[in-house]
Amino acid sequence: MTITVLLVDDHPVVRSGLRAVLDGGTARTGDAVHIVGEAATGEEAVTLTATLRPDVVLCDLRLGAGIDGIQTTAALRALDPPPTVVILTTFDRDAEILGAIEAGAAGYLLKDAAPEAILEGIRRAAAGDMVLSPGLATRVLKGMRNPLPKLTEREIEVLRLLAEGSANKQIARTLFVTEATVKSHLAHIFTKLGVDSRSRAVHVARETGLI
Amino acid sequence: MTITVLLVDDHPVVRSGLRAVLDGGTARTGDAVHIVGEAATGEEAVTLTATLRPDVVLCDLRLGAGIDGIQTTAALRALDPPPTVVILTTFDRDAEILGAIEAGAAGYLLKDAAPEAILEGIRRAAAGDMVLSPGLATRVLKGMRNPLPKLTEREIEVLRLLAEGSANKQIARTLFVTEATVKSHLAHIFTKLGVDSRSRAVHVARETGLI
DNA sequence: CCCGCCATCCCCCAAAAGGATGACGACGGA
DNA sequence: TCCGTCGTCATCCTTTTGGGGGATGGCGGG
Repeated sequence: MTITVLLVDDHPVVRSGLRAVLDGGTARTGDAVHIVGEAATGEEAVTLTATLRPDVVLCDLRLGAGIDGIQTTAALRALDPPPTVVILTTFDRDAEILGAIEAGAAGYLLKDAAPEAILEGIRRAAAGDMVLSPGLATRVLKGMRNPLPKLTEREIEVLRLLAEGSANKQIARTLFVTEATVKSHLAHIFTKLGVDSRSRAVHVARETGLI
Repeated sequence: MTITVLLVDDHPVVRSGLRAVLDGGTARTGDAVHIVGEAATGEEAVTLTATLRPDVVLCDLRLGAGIDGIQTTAALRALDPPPTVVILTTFDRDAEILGAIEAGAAGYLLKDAAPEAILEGIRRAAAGDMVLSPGLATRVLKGMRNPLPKLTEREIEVLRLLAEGSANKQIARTLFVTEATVKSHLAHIFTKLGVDSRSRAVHVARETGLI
């Protein structure tokens, strides 16, 4: 059996590297991996997947301009039949990992993994397994226990302005509401995040990848 | 003429990619590039450079654990004879670019560049030119006009705690000083950064890569 | 139709943060 | 030695934030 793979990464260098690492990788053990195409953007990934029908799409999360890896994953999983999507990225922020999994990714690998680990991850994902880089698994489980608080859209909007260092008055002007409303949103944000100051709120929001 | 290159990147995949892109790259025009070694950490880069004596060291900025790309650059330039150092990274934060240049890097390329651009950058750097990814040049010039304000060590320390969302009282306790001292540091930080609130200070500090 | 969530707004009050200004010792370079 | 910078601390005063309430209208699900 040979597994067909589509590479999605906005960096030509990384695509070459994956090609070198995977395509030659007809290891003694396990199925052979054959790269059938490359995409530099999420949009390109979707159209190529529709025509090439790869078994696995290996997708970066950060894709420069255009839709990101999570949106791409969702779009790919909406195809019929949906390919197996494996995320391969440098970052390991909780919100992104959870987001990718919710969007239907079957795996989440880190780029600093050894080539064999990536190869093995693709094989396992193609076989129907759920595959996570070591260390991420426990994080995901913890994330399940302490689910990220759900902020409303408005609250996220306020949070973003907060992260830019805007004062309440400034936020109010930007959103065309009164300062009282902003303070109300902030109070909700604080309780949801379990903090008691704007700075700390921004900090945990950054940490969890909420913004 | 053939240019010898040492690759420094903590990601095996990226090293493979660069090897594929550069080593085969005996283009019709210009010198051939020959990769003589690879290093996964800054420390390894320094020892390998001492023995392999490459013409050019192509170095990532983020190197996982251990010393970062800027420190590595400085260490490399302290060797005799110093190699030409070219930074190749995904990030383009002002402080890092300026820092790399100050540390003695001859070039700063972005990973999303086309393979030929990277190849050409290495050739130009080896020839003694200063090479910057398009777009970065203007940024650097702007950075020269608006130099990053110099914060003292203590101020940076306060800034870090600020970024974690600590209150003045908390910062004071952490640094074993009074709150008055903290406020004094903050006032200095604010004027140097040209802001008027802790949140905004954190924001510009993050933007400029000050922290 | 009622209930819960959301966004909006209001008041009061205590705490924190910020601005202005000044001072003092240590240290290092001119 | 004198001057500048740094780190330390202080006081006074104003503004901003955060916490405690509560109130309104809209909108969607049971």
